[in-house]
Amino acid sequence: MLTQAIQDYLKLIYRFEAEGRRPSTNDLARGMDVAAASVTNMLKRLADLKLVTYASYRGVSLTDSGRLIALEMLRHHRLIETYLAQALGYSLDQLHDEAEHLEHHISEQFEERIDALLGYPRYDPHGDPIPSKEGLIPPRCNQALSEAALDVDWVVRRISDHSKELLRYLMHCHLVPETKLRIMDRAPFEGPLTLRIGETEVMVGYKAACYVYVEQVDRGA
Amino acid sequence: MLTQAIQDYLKLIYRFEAEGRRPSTNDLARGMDVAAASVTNMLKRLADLKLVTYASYRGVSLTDSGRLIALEMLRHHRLIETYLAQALGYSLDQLHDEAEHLEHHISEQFEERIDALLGYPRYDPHGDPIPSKEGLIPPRCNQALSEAALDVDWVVRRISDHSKELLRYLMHCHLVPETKLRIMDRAPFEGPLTLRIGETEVMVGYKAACYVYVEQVDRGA
DNA sequence: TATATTTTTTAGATTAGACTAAAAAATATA
DNA sequence: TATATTTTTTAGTCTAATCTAAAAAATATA
Repeated sequence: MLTQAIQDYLKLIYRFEAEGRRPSTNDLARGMDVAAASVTNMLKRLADLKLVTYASYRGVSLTDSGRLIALEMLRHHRLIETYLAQALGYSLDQLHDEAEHLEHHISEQFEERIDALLGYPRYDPHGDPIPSKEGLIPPRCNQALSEAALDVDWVVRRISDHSKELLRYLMHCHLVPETKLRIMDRAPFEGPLTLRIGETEVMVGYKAACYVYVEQVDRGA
Repeated sequence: MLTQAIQDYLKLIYRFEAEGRRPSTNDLARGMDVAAASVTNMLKRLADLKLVTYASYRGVSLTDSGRLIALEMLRHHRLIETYLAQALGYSLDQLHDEAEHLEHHISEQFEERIDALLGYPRYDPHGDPIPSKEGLIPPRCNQALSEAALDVDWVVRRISDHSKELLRYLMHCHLVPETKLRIMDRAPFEGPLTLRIGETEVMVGYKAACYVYVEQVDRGA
């Protein structure tokens, strides 16, 4: 079994690669909250284990087996979040911390049981796709609410779990996955948006709206 | 937070103390599957942390705060086992390994949620008492099936989770908590016992029966 | 009681993962 | 292009937890 530290480094590198960035040593040091020298140290070890390819001063990238481990952790994380929300009634802002610990410590069996119990969910409570056992991540909706068009019916599909404060604010505004809304007005200079959710009007700050991703509601259906 | 190693040492010392034994360095080395020197080393550290009282060559015992931590782990372990059995359908022989890992990694919140969901259970699936938050362990049934009287109605209250093999054998014989039975015959020289469980007769080896604890069924009720 | 055996501890090494300070390489600026 | 700045790596230290081999203490045996 790999250590938790190794799994965490792989996850972090994966996140950078997933958004098309090749992480620098400093990026990883900031992300792991350790000194840059510690990262260099670890990257050598990961390279010895054939989990990354790494050459001094040249940056790092995951090997296939490294990526597989990162994806397994991501799958655990999102499956556990879904379970905590559905089966144990956790709220959106309580999910991350618990899942971050548990993801390293569940067995294959546990994973399978909760997956089955939840009915093999494809998305976690934030709307992020849960990687399948085969490791593929299906595409996801990427239209920020902050930039979405007025006078159209939208449904929230995904929110970022950037921070607990953000999540609490979004919960307060009812901006959680599956909420249907219309944008009534958008103040100039990145000002607040006025939304209609059901019968009520809601104001949301521009910045927060950047972390909410919406999809157009099918007219026909 | 204490390390997992520390928690495991405390648990092991607790188990010895619970059966009235004062563990020797060698006892702990065998139990932890490490060298005796490693135990000496760790005992010094535990003593520094005021989790045990320890003097060279004099053996070890838990302090109140050490015992509290051991009890918290035991509570986690048994609560998790109960949860895995009730909510996720684990069988008796699958409980221990998963709980042994998870017990170190759940939050206070997780503990409370599963406790509530299970209806604040007092016994785990083996029939062992789940320590309450206050740390008290209620008494438990201690009459071994191997020594129990014939021609009386018994109910299994507790089985030891000595090993997976034992548990599988007991499951096969239907000797699990809440099973009602009568002892029909006991072969001499620690030979097998013949039981009547409901309509059917079951034979069980003497040794296995030593790990099954029974209580007399109330005549009136 | 004296000696032999067993148990426990000490001493010193190892590994994973962190640290700081200094050196080296890469990049940016004049 | 030469110099300054930033980034990365090297070198050496630290802690937790383990190990082995040897020494010391406790216990058992003659």
